[in-house]
Amino acid sequence: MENYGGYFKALRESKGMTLREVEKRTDVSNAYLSQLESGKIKQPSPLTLHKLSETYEVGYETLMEKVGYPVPERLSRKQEEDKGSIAYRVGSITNDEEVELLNYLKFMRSRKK
Amino acid sequence: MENYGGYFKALRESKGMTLREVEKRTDVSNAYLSQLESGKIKQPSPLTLHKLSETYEVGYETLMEKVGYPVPERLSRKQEEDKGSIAYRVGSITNDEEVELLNYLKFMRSRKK
DNA sequence: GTATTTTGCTTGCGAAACTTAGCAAGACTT
DNA sequence: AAGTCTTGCTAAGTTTCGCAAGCAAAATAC
Repeated sequence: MENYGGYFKALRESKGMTLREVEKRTDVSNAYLSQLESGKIKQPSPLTLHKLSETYEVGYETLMEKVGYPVPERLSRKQEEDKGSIAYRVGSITNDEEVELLNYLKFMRSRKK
Repeated sequence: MENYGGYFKALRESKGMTLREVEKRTDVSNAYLSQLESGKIKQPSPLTLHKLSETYEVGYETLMEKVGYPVPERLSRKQEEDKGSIAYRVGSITNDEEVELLNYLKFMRSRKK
């Protein structure tokens, strides 16, 4: 949860890149990168982490976890299937509720022409 | 990318909760929740989204994507839809449709006693 | 050996997250 | 009807992100 500054620095140097090279690739300023590597930044935004994960070729989720953000739980097969349900979007619902919502959705769309 | 304020409001109301109830469960101030629901917040932090995903029982990744954060590749909702896992059940849902469904869900629940 | 470029870094600064304190309108008591 | 509690909201303040500008040391060029 702390001192991941050194981690980012090691990552960059392992690629043999300068701060300004990374800046060019990621559009993250060298000033900010320097602060990041010296531990002055608490939590870079997900977007920044995503850019860095690309140029350093590290997993996005790895970086998210490294800086202390919650990471999506590894889902079981059954849970993966659940992601196709309405409940994944609108919160847990009963079977009857889902059926009723699907019917209402159908109604909404037919009404919208 | 915009107007997810109404989405969060619909989510809360579908659960029949007040701002202060959510505050108690999530430790996110009611003031901030109010700003969030009225569209004055651009990108709530992942931690805040995670707390909300728990009390609203919605997928954490769903919220992350909703507010515009990058989402791990294989888990992207849009790709899932392309593979048909959602589409074959309900088709893709627009933001407005989602809010409308939540409002209808709220209505359904208030009606059932 | 000096001039120029490169590299990492620090210092303000604006923007945005998030809080505390408090207000006004509505709902519930008595 | 008056008083109290609830609910959503706003205003002001703190903190952090992330950038532009600039600086000194090191590297490179001349």
